[in-house]
Amino acid sequence: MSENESKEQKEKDMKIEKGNNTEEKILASAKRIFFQKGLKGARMQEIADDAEVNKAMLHYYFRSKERLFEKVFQDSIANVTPRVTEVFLEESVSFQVKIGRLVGLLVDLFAEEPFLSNFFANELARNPDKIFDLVLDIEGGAIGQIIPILNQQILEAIEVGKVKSTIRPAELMLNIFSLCLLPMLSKGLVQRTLGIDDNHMDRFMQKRKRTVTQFVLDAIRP
Amino acid sequence: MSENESKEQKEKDMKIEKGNNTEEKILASAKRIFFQKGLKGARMQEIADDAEVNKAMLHYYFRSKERLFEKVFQDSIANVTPRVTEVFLEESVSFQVKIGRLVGLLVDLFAEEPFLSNFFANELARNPDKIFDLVLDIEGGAIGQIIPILNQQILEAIEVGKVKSTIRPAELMLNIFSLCLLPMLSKGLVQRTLGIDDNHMDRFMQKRKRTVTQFVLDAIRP
DNA sequence: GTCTATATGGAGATAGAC
DNA sequence: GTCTATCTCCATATAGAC
Repeated sequence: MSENESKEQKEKDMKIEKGNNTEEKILASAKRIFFQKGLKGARMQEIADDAEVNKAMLHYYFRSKERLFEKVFQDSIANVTPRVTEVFLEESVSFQVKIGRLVGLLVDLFAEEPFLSNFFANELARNPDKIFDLVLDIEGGAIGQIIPILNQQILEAIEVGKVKSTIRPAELMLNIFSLCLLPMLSKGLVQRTLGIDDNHMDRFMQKRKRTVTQFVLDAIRP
Repeated sequence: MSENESKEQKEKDMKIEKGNNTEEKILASAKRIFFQKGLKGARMQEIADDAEVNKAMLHYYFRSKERLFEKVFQDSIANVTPRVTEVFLEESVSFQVKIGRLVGLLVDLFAEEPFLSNFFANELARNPDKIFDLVLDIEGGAIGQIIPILNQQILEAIEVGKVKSTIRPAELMLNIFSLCLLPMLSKGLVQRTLGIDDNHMDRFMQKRKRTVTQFVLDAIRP
C-alpha cells in the first residue's frame, strides 16, 4: 500500500521533471538538442544521452531522425499558436493593449526557450515549403486562423482611427515578429558587442517588452 | 598575338562570371552553398560540383571545411561593413535621411543575397563567441568602428531634439537590423502564407524600404 | 520495451601519380 | 596545381537477444 503510494508519487515527480515515459523524455531532449544545433547539427546519440535512454529507442519510437524532428517542430508550433490567438480573441481589451500583450508574449516565449528563435529562423528559411506543409498539418490548421484574425483586427483599428491608415496588416505582423525574434537570435553577439554580462542582458531583454511595445505603438499612431 | 588577346579576353570574361582562378571559383560556390545550407548542411562535394572543380582542390586551397567556412564568413562581413560606415560618415545629410539610406542598404543587401540573412541568423545564434572573434579578426576591426559611430550620431540626434529622448542607441540599431533582416529570413514562409507569387513578393520587399523607414521614423519622432 | 552489436552509407580528408 | 583512388571515421539505422 504505502509502497504503491510512494511509487506513484515518485512517478508523478518524474513526470513534472522530464516526462514519465521514454517517449516524452526523448521528445524533451530532442527539442533541446534540435533547437540548439538544428536538424543537421544534432546527433541522435546526443539526444539519447540527454534523455538517458538508449539510442535505439529513438528509432523505435520515432522511426527516423527526420520524423523525430518533424514531431518536435509541430509540437512547438502547436504550443505557441493558441497563446497568440487567445490574446486577440479577448474582448473588451483595446488594440493597443493587445499589441503590448503580444509583444510581451513573444519576448517571453523566445526568452524562456532561448533556442526556439534559432529553430524558427533556421528551418524556416532553409526550406519554407516543407515547414509550410508541416504547419498546415497541425491540428486543423490552428495557425491558419491567426492570420485572418490579426488581419481583421488591424483593419478595424485603422477604421476607427486608432491606427495609421498607411499601415498594412501583413507588414505590421511581420514587424512585430521581427522586433521580438531577431534580438533573441543575436543575443549572444549583442551581449558580447555591448560588453555586458548575463544579468544586464536579461534586464535588457525584459525592458524590451516595454520599449518594443512603445516603439510599435509610436510607429502606428495616426 | 591575336591568339593571346583572345585568350586574355576569355579570361576576363570568366573573371566577371565566376572568378578567373580555381580559388575564386571555390569561394564563390562555397558562399552560395554555405549561405543556403549552413555549415553542417553544406557538402564539400556539392561545393566542388558547383565550382566545377575537383573536391580535392577545396582541401588544397582551404585545408578544411571549417577554414573554408570561416573565410567565406569573413569575406561577407568585410564586404558589408564599409557600406554601412559610408552612409553614416557622409556629412551634410540629415539623420532621418541616413536612417532611410541604411534601411535601403540593408534591404537591398539581403534581397541581393537571399541567403546572407540565413547565414547571419544561423551561425550567429549557433556560436556567437566564435563569430565574434572572427568578426574582430577582419581587417583592423572595421566593424568595431561602426557601433561607436552609430551610437554617437543617435545621441547627437537626441540632443538636438530630432529623436525621442527615450530611444536608446543600441535598441534602435537592433530594431532597424531586425526589421530589415527577419522578413528576408522568413521570405519563403511569408510568401506562401500570403499566397503571392515571386513578382508580388519582390515588390512587397521593395516597398518595405519605404515603409520600414517610415515605421522607424514615426517610432523615433519626439 | 529495452538492450548490445552491427550493418550501411556517406562525409571530410589525404596519398600519391601526373 | 590538378586529378583518381582511398582512408578513416562517424552517423543513422536495424537485427535480434532478452
